[in-house]
Amino acid sequence: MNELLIKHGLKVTNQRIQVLDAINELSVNSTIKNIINKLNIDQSTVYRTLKTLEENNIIEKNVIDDEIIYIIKEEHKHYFKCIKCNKVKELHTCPIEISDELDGCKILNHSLILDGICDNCNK
Amino acid sequence: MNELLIKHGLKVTNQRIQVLDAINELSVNSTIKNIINKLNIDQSTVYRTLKTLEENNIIEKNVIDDEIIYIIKEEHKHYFKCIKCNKVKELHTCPIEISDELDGCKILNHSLILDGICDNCNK
DNA sequence: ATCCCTGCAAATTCTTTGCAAGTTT
DNA sequence: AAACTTGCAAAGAATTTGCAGGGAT
Repeated sequence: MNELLIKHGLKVTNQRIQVLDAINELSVNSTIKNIINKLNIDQSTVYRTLKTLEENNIIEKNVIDDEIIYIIKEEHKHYFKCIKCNKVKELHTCPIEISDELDGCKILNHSLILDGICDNCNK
Repeated sequence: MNELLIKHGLKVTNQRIQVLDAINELSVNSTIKNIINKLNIDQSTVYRTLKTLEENNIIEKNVIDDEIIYIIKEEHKHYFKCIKCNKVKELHTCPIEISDELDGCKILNHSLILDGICDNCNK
């Protein structure tokens, strides 16, 4: 995680590394509440750290199951949410292909969330 | 908008219609703040209305430009955000095709946000 | 040595709740 | 008439801020 911080010109501090690690480990459950609870860091530092990381485009918010979570942008993850059991899965392969141009706009990145019925509920 | 409410078994009140209309009109700027400011409705009513609409799957949260906005689910809109000028465009055509099954999961819906460089900044 | 980051406590802002009155079906 | 919704005011949670001390480069 250090390289991520260095690359963006941010100081490498213990707290920042911890926050990034927590986001990674919590995966689809990386709400602010969960991040704060998981770590032994002052709340205001967590808020400030998230803001800094977000402003530097290292992380971004995402809405999963009507909740706001944080994800690390580089990881390029996608999610599937079952509307029956409400479970959320992380997809490790990107299921779509997008042309890199659209209406004259160059597409660099995308964020995708799928909804549907999971294999378990589908039986 | 009335049919939307009726379809979900909710009472059709003036306040609910106003909130739905506001979400539509504000488009990518439909943050809670903007919805409250736009309307002459008590804040707590707006909060309660958004919650009710969300629980009934009529609207959902989305993150655009690090801000949380609401969108009407039925409209199935997608967004493009320029990382240079930060402008957000609403796309009226869906640029992707997804197979309706994935790992045994039935895909019913998807939410997509694109990032890149817009036609203007691309010159 | 400088500049940035953190923890603490307090201030501010955002969101939820109880209740009486008003609406919808 | 019954059941639900709204506005108001007040309570409760979440987020931000100032400042002094600590840490990174």
